Amino acid sequence: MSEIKSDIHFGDCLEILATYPDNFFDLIITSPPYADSRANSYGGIKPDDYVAWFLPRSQQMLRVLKPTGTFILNLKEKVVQGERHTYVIELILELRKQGWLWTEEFMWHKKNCFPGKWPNRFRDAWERCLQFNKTKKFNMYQETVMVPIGDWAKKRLKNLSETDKTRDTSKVGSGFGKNVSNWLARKMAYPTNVLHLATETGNRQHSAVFPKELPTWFIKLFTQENGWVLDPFCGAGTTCQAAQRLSRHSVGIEIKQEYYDLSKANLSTPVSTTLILDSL
Amino acid sequence: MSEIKSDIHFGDCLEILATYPDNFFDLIITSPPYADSRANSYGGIKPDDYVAWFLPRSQQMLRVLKPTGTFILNLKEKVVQGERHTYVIELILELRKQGWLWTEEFMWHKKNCFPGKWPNRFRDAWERCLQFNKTKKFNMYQETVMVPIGDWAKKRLKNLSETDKTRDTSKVGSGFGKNVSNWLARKMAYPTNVLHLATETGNRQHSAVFPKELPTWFIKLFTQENGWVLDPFCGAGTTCQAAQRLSRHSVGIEIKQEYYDLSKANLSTPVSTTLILDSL
DNA sequence: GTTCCGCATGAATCGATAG
DNA sequence: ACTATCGATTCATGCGGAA
Repeated sequence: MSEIKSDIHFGDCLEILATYPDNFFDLIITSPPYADSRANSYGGIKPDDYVAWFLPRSQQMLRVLKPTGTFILNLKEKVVQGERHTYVIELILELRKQGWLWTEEFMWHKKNCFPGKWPNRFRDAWERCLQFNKTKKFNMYQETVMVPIGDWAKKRLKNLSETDKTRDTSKVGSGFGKNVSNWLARKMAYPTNVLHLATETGNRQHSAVFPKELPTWFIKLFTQENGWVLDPFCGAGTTCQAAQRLSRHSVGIEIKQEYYDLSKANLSTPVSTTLILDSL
Repeated sequence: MSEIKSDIHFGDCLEILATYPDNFFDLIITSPPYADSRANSYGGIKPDDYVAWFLPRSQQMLRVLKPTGTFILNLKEKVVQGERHTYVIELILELRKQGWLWTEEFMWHKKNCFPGKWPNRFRDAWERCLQFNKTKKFNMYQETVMVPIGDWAKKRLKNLSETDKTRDTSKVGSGFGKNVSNWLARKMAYPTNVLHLATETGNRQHSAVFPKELPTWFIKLFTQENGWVLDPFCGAGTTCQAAQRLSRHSVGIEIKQEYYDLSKANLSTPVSTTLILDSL
């Protein structure tokens, strides 16, 4: 087994990425600093400035991503003066102009979203996971993220209805036998574009972590072992940890000293034996 | 109890709405024809033409909505040449220019989404329910849509609902009902902006009914009894049925003869006694 | 009257084939 | 070349009939 590399860089991804060659990464997955009026956290990008701040960085990402690679952008617009701000949807339009294909929008349903009550809105329990690609021929390994089929199948698969037969065999039974055996053997189903994951509440050192399952799911879906994963805003290093556990090389970039230190520390943690399970 | 009005109009909402006064409706909720779908029945608006087609109609909606009212737009972009088309997010930007406030985006998680398998994407299991307002001071009655805490409680509530229906007709078990409401009050929480609902598959007469629970939820949340609800693309009349059951006046508009007839027929169905429960 | 079970169908998408 | 049609693929739900 070859050694898995996990590099964390300290600095702005705009400059760090310039040192990487074209067409290098298989997957870029990141949860960038959300637009925020607070000046402390990440330089505090204002909502109105967000798109202009992001575009030069996504330009570098476009360059270093392989033609078969995928870019997953986890993002959610903030409420500004009672409205959802439009910087996220404006960013989608601008990224397309930059050359990205907006392939899909996955939905992360946060099962345990932040508590609270407001007179004019409910708790926000979902975030966007925008999928962008360089070409239409990107790699996708769907079998790696299949989920157990619902209980309904036990009853359903006992007998095949006439509809199933006619639907499956528009050409008179020739392909029918094969389909039947496939159905009967099936215990797993392909997932949808909605992910049900709880946020991780334990980590108080970094406020914007996504749960490890999120990068894990996308890494399995869009890369193979020994592939290269990039998180240009890696925060506490969750993406790199997930990549390491799945035997993917990874590069993380973080501009804040304390998160950079945290990422380095987290990656030095010995790889647990759950590796075998995760790579199922 | 005053009489509830439920009017269905036959024609294009662009023209029908012109006959209504300013600031008339408390809620506009609709699922307009999606781009290119139902091409046979609606003329199939091309994705690239969708925004231009929609804007004059939303202009009328803006006029007839009360300042305290809400507009809920159920919509989802389709895939065009391997990409999610941008007409929905472009529509959001244009609606804001028209004067609408983009207050919130609710997520409808479709528990039973359309099956299928493709090499480059998974099944689409969610749709947008975009909330727009004329002013920041809109009416919202959050207590009407509180939900039981946890899945175990949801099942209990469903069972209790059946019990309550029986009690209402047979006039027995009043003490039990009292205990039930007390128990419920302690177990209820405010919902999030994610709705988990299955589509209705049984209706053969209209291809695109949203589940009755969807308009019901928003009608309870944004109107009170005797308020006025509008669905400018009412299809099979689901919204008007829901409004009627909740004792709200409603106006539905439908351009297709067979759906118009269907709406009229559906509304003539006697109101069930579950009204008391729904207005809980 | 319950519970169980069979079954049709739904805002879909891709790739190949035909005009 | 570019558009239009068609077949193949697939899963969860509610309804109605049966046990």
